[in-house]
Amino acid sequence: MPDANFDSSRSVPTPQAVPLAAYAHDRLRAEATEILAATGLVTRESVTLALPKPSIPADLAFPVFAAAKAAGQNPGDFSQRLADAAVVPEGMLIGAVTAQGGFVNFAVHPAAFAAAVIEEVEAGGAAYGNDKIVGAGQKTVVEFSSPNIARKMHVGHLRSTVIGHSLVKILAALGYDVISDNHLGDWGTQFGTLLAAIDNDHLTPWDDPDPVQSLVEVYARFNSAAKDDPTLMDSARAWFKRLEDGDPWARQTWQRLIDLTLVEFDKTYRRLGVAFDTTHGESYFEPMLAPVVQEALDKKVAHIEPGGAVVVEFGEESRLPSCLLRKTDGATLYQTRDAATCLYRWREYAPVRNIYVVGAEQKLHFQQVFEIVRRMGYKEIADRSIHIAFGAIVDAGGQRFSMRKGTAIFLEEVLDEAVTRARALMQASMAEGRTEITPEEVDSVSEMLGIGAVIYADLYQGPERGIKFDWDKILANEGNTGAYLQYTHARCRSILRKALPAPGAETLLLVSPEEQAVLKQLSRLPHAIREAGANFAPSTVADWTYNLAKAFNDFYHSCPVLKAETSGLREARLALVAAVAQGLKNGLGLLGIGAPERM
RNA sequence: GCACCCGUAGCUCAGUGGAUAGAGCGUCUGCCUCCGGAGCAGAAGGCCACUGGUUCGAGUCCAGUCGGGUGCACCA
Repeated sequence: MPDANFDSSRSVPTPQAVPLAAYAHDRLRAEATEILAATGLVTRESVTLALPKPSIPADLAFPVFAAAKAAGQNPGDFSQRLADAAVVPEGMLIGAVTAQGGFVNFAVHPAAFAAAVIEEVEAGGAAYGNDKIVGAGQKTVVEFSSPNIARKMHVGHLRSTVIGHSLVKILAALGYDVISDNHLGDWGTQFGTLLAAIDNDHLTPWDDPDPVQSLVEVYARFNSAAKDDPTLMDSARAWFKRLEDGDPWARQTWQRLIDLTLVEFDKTYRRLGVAFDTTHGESYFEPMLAPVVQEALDKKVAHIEPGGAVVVEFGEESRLPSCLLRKTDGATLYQTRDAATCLYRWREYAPVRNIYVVGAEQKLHFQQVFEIVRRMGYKEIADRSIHIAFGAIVDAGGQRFSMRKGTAIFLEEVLDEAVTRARALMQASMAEGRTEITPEEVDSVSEMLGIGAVIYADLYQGPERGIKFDWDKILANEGNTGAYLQYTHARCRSILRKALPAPGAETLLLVSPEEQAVLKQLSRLPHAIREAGANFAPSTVADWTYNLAKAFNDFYHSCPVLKAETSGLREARLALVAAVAQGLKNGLGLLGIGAPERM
């Protein structure tokens, strides 16, 4: 079943036991396993550890149910026997072992843990949380954003762009050699439409003040006219065929459309901090299309129908509807181009993962493409190809935004509005003297905040659900929002401007519940990044970052830093603040969001 | 009709077989003589759509039902 293959490829094997980049979090797990195994009551292999819920006063837990059953004892007794038999040697990060119900609970040694976590955040710096062992330099392709030439990016492109961008960063943090590719929609019948309109009406959109806007309007006009006059679509198809056949005017005009659109896209990408390693639009694969169709025919994956169309039938058992690789008029389709793209990447990179960040409405399309590639004999790349499908952005009434109907909200509009709101808020803070922001910074910081709000509003939740577009929600600045995280970072930096932590602080003094809560959250960044990479889920990192900010703000309100009770504690807390600032910056960075010094 | 996604607090969402299901928004109550109030603390709010099954244990896995969405060859 293609579905089974598709889904199984979604989880990347995670490294066994403790990777070489062993963080305090990893050492805790290793220690717990050793302590349990040393009792002689359970084997190392039978130990699986879980993170207890926050309400449980423990840092790591071993649910004994399965082991107790194997030993023929009831879980409560067995966990007690394990806890009684457990010996915690000196110098461990684990401080105590207790039994509670069917669980053996491990608590950290607060002082040792504090010193270890602060030390590794300081040592890691911007790379804290990374684990290059996981990816070990293996190639991974991430295709994302992929807007269409002669269109404006709208809110739909936002999702692909920010999810893809974050995935690239997360996978790179895990040591993968990532190739980010912008698969531009620069080919297809839509260009026939534009060429037909430009030719018919002798248009010169490149001379207009907003050329892309003109093209969008031309396209919309043509489509509505085509409803009354079906011959218009025929002329569009004919023009696309001419483009494919290399007609000089068609080619030249097409290239102009690409160039003037890319100027606009680049502005948006710069604002979002997004860059690509390759921008292989669909046209790039054009020379590979005929050979792919031929290969599919040779391998009996596809056949020619009487009219001349090339068809792939998947058969009853696969339950996939059949699709075309070549139209009756000889032109190719989306499936043809994506099959060629997939094979190109296999030959060029042989990646361990070939990831497509594309809307959920194209799920069937990718299943078909991957299955075609598999049947052509390229099982490896088919198995390694993954469609990260995200839900559509819809309006308040649940309707999808449509370029053709003119209801689309353009991405630039959203970013501008977000930046405007951020600036207004900051100016209010300035008027009330609640910020240390300087007038010179207002522009750059309001840009960082506005863009951050938009990115975070998308990434804080998983991709599968759709998003109801709501200005107030996307641009919110209280609670679980980008602004909250950025504010917390600015707050840390504000303290650090007043006093820098001296080296050699006695970080083992950080044993209060609030301090320990911050340290525990800090220690879990490596875990969060690995999980995000294994599940292709930036929201895991977003969630970690939010919880770090929350833990820090709680600490901030309970524990004075600059006016701590003793100078030793003051130094230790300064070190903690510096570590939190680093952690927030790293987490935000993985999401593609900037961390401001002041706001 | 077939396939896929979603269904958890009034709303928006976390929760990858483990303990008393968690956040944010909104509502109500407190906290600026103190490192930035875009903050903190507290309260109220749940038949995790429904019915069965697997399991020591199910919001989580399986089957079915009901709701919402998406897709199903000459667009992309």
